[in-house]
Amino acid sequence: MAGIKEIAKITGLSLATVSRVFNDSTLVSPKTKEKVLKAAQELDYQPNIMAAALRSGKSKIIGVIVPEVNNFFFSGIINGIEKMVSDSGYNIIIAQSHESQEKENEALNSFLKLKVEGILLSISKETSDLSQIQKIIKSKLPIVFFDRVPNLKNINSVMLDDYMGAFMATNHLLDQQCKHLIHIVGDTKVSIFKERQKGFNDAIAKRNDKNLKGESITLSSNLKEDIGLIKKLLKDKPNIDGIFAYGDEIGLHVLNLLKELNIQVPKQIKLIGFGNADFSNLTQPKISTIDQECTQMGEQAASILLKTLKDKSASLKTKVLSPRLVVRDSTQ
Amino acid sequence: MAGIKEIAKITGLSLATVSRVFNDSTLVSPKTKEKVLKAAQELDYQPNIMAAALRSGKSKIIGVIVPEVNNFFFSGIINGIEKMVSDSGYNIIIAQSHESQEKENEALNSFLKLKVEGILLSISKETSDLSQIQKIIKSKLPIVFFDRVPNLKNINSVMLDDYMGAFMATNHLLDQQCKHLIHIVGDTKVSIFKERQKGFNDAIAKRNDKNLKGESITLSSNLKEDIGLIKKLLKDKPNIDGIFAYGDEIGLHVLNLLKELNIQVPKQIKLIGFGNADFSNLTQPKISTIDQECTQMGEQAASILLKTLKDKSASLKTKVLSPRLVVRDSTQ
DNA sequence: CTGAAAGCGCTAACAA
DNA sequence: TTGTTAGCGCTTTCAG
Repeated sequence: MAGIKEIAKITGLSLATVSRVFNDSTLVSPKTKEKVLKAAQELDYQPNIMAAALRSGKSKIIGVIVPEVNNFFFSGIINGIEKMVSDSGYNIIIAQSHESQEKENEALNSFLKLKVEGILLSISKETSDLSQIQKIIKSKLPIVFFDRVPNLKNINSVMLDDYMGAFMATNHLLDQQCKHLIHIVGDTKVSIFKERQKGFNDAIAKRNDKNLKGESITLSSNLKEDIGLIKKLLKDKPNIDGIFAYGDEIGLHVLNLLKELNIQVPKQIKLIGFGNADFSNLTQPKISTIDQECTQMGEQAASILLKTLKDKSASLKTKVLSPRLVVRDSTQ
Repeated sequence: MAGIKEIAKITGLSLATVSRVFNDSTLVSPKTKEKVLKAAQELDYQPNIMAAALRSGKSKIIGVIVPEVNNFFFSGIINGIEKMVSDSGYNIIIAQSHESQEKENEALNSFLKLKVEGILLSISKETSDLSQIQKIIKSKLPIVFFDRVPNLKNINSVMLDDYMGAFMATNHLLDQQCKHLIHIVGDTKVSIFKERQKGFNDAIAKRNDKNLKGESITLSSNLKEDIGLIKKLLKDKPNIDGIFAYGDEIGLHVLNLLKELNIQVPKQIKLIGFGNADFSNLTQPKISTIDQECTQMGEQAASILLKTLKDKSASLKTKVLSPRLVVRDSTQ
């Protein structure tokens, strides 16, 4: 592997000058620059990030942790991050927590060992002990949280307005003349699901209509049991005419259940999900949903991080993105 | 950030001894080891991989490139890789090519700059110029290809037996009494799709039955047009009673199309996909498919790489995994 | 605009 | 079993 040294030798320049060429330093004459670049080309020179990182304290690496990579939402975010970071000279490395606190901490640790310059993190469902995260914050290593944001003051974060999303979804059902709504609630230990719960309740309350009924059903963590619970609920309460599912996947399961029960969607029951997953557009009927603007979220998070990286004293930023109602066949 | 130096100072030991403790060298007395470990704990010491990498020439990083991370198959592979690598001391970094030769090369380049010790690569659909890859092979940097393997001799690779998968899928349709089969063909520039094509043809040929008909339809790259093409085909040839789609996603589109045309699945037409995507189990009817053993593939690829990393002179390995027929509602 | 030289944090001979 | 020391490839003062 050719290094800066060989280039120096060939061109008859010093290490310093050669180094400067690759660091866009303006303190180099065009002629020398050209000479160096040419030599670099010939030798197929690849700068050694490790060495540069060691010396300069800047690894040019950004670490990203998501719960799961095989997820429409998170991979959309990753794409947004990639897009934003691509021309900045930074490399990104991706790790998955698989919704486990332990794996999340492991990933954070290996980021620290790799001396990443900044971290983008969406915390796992399981994460309750924030000590590791607080340590990182204290160490001044720039970190931006997205979507799943820990309950801490003074952090950089990008979130979806989940309250608003649930509010919009519920409102949409009400606009479609639904009178008896069910909200299938996600794990309320996670703040975003709590927000959606509030949005659902408030949307109904705001109508101030005694004829409207809104109920919530909390699931176990076992899918089969959950489907059983929902099935029972639907049988017990035949007046249900609108369902707001906390996610598209559970929405799809509900859709299948409704078909099994010979309940017509949207005629008898209208169904709306959350997330705008890719498959929600492939079902029959296509499922109405709330789009989470994932690419934008990734871009924003990365953008805040890059700004902080440029100017460490940049103020902390919290960005709240607005969701978007996507009306499809299942509600009209 | 505390370093090895501070630990040496506190414990009164030399740098070398402290270093040895973290490298599992047995040349350290238990007492000193304990002392060092304790000090490390107190100082919250994180070894600096960069420095170690620079000195030892071993970055402890493995680079993984997949076409797309938001894909059931590839994320399954990533999980397999993570599993296999987790206790080896290596870190993995993931990059996406988004099916672009250019991005693939960019990723490869940043891997080289990061001095990864090994590469796991599934080449993009677009990749035709193999010079970059050949350069890497020549440089002796260990690389293992998986699933999408370039047409080169003397490489490490893990593949699915795509021929066999297609053969099994087609055979299954024939076993279900289908007489007029259609194969919706993937981009035959990619070798795996060519293999599936062969498997389809051979399965029919082997029956040696004049009453059997097998046709292939090659798609454009535009989904809407493609659906139109398939629609036309179905109308032109009402005797079609079995469809083998090269992937589950296109299979789902076909399923929706068939519903639109009021053709019953599996009664009138039996449909089988390829890939065992998560959603193929969520449709109605559930789609029969071929499982690609993605986790296993990731494990195998990582395992070959780790072996090569341990023993650079290890012989080149090619592993072919057997696919698995998954029979669901759409074919019975 | 260019060069000399120190040193980032760690590992690996070699010596003791 | 431990210590001494050189140096991985690069950046960055400081001095020309």
